[in-house]
Amino acid sequence: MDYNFKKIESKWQKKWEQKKVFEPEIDKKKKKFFVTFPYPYINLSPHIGHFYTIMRVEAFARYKRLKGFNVLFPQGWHATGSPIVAAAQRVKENEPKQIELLKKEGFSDKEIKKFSEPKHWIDVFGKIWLEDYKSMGIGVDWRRNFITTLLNTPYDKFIQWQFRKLKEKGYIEKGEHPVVWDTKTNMPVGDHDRIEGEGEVPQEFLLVKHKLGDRKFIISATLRQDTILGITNLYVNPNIEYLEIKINNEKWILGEEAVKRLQEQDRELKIIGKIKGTDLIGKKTEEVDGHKVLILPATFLDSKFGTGLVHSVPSDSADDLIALWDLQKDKVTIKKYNLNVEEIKRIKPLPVLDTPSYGSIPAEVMLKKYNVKSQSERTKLEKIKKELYKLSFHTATFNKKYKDFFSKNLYGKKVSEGKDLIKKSLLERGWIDVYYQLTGKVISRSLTECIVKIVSDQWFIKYGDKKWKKQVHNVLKETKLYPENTREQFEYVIDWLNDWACTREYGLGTKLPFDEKWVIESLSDSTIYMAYYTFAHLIKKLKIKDVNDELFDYILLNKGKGKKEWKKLKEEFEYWYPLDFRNSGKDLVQNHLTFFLFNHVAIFHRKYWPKSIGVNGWVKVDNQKMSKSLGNVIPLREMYKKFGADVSRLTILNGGEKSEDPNWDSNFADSLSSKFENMGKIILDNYGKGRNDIKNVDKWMQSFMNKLILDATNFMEETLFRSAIQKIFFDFGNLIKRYLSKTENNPNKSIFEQAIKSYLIMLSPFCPHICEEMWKKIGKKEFISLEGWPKYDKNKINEDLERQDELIEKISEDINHVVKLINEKEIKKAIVYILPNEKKIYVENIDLIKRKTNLNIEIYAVNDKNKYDPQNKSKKVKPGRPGIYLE
RNA sequence: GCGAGAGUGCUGGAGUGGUCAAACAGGACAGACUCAAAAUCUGUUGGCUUAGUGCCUACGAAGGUUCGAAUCCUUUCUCUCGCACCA
Repeated sequence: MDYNFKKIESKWQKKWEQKKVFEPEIDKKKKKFFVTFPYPYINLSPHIGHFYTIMRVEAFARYKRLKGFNVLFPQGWHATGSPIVAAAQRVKENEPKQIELLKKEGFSDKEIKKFSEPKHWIDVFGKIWLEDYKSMGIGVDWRRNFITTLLNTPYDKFIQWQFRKLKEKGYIEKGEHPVVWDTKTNMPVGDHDRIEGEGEVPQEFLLVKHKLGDRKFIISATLRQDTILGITNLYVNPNIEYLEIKINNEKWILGEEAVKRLQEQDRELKIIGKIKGTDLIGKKTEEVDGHKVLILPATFLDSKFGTGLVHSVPSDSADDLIALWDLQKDKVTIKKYNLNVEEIKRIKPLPVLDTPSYGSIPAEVMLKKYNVKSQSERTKLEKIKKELYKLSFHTATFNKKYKDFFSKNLYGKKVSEGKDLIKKSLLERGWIDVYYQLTGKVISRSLTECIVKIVSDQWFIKYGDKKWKKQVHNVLKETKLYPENTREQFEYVIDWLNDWACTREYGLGTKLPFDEKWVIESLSDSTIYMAYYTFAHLIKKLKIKDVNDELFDYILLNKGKGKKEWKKLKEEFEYWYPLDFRNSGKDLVQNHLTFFLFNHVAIFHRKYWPKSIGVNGWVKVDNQKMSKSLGNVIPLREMYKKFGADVSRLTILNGGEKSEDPNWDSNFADSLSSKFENMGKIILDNYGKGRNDIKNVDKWMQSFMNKLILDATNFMEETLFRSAIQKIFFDFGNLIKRYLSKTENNPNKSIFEQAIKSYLIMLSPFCPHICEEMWKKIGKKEFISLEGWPKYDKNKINEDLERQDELIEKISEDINHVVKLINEKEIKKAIVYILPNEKKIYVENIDLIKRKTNLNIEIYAVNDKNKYDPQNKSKKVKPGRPGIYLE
């Protein structure tokens, strides 16, 4: 047959639309299945990367429909946030890069001007997405399509309702948090907006006070409050001038850089003086537990890092220990600063932690292990620092000193369990304070060095809430994941997530209902909207004044009596929800997909919590990573133009599965249409022909076919679409060909028909258009898309028949092989010797062997008395491996 | 640095203790058909060897467990995603 894909494809797409194949209605007799692909952000056209993820949803939807489910697959568009507004602004300013981008999308100069208006982006790209979906045969219920933001009033109200609910339940609160901040543009600086310093984050440090006098403290910074009881001395740099500041009715002495950072972090303070490092040396401070320690000189201290001075814990810090040793030997320095030699020599590490197999002074063991001789061996010391930090945190336990000192007895407890408590306890006593420091230098796009800023009137969703986390962990246990091995990452993210700043001052979206200067941020307004799909087409018809909290309470929470015209909406929600399958790329695990779980738990009754989540990898194009800079991002439109829908669909799903990165293989795509044509020809040439009796070969076919359907079904259930395609398109295709060949194009009529029908139906989720076409050509009137997935009959699977088939194949191959090896043209006859119990199998299939080898075949059992065996080959015969003699 | 996933032949990938030189697909090569090409069919595709079943070398690298490892353990290298206020 002639495969004119465009004609066939658009024909069937129109028919599906006319007959509303993808517009399901409530049908209580049928089980429902609700699938979604996260609504895409519509600031550009869909490309091959989106396509893969969409296709996983689409193929699953079609499979479930064939399995008899009432399937809902809706699709909306996302416009919340800043990219569209920012891009529109750039168009307004005639920014060349932005203009170029739109040109590449194929817009004329005149059209491009219109893109200075954000709404235009949404209109244009929304339409493009819709058309592209349709051209690829994606079976979406378009009645339920919508966009986000206040451009869509009912949706806007829905999001407001959601946030009021979250607030009522105490999941939203105002607070402060540190951000990386550009002082020039007065904006937070995300990773993408940096010229230097990608990945650097604000890190919380504890400022430890060391009492010098009445309300006067020297301040050191640390990450290791767990060793605070092991301080033996302080170090200051004699060459640095420190500042004395007034803060909270206290006087602090610390480095200039640290003071600057405190000011940036909105701390109220006043600089009241300067103190040279040398002036501090030799003085004593009182520590939290009352013991007094000496201030010693150290020239290695960097004024930029921390507070420019440190406390020393030689038991658990190799740096501190070796510095102490060095100083104890350094008579020159001791003398220079008028220090008491004996007093310094008396300083010994104070054990605080018990570290398994490192003892109570692990720093000493480490120095020996790495053979460190001096402070200048920085690489080794850095390595030790990291190793020891990890070791202490995970394995070390607190010693006796920690028995009564903090609010709970920590003696014997692990550091990882006690660290937070120590922080809390010390904060309460006012002995420490908190501030932030960047983990590295960050330069923004505006070429400014960034600082840490504390944003103070920000609204948060409290994903850090422990109880909430626990609930989400529990839901996750009940949630099916495709593939299962993504579970670890989810578990990790649930624990890792902290309170999420959910509002912005800039961008499109919904206003925060209880603080209207804020707009709800885009990842926060997209967490439960799947529920909105269930009634999206109906809510459009309600009067705007009716769209209020009462309505949403009624539909979604089953509260109140509701109005008569609201009933239908509630029914839709209650029928379709919960969501059965949501699929996205692996990059969304750490935010969207996890937020999605959190918010469902917070708002809905447990019967409406998500059933399953699919996660997939990132598309590669001909084994290259896909990226703008490589120029290998294939827009959906181009793909459609070049390959059509069915070829594209099959190729992309054949590219990969599970969480691996799928590969778009152009060669494969190129070779497909001829494969379609070939298979089409085989089907049409043979369908409806054949005989009625059932031979062994027919049973063989049934056995294989049933096994294949069984395997394919299992793969489909697990969304292992590549494996399914291999089974259905390749293995089943080959099986059909083999069956014809074995029966010399005279198969059993009904078995062959059953095979063809099963083949087409199972293939239809992947390439539905050509399957519809073939379906019609073999005389079917209904849509293949609405057929029933083939059933398998386990009783028909017969291992013996399969084993026999293997034996026959094997012997034919062996004969051919031997013929080739001896390279004799004259051979006419092959004589085969087998074990008596296998003789029947070979004799029954003698014609097949003849055909495969083009030779005369004679078969003898090894115990046949009158067998012809001039070379005594029958002696070598083993089960499953006959002897062969050629003439 | 931290978390997760992954590394198999010319390529994509199957395979998770023995039946593995490794399914299936693609590519390449050879043959059949054809005026010719495409398609289709047949064969070959780690090396050596051979009237088939044999030997060697292989599953990122190095060690280990085991009678036996692509498969289990340890270490190490490489790639992908994420590490937040950004869609």
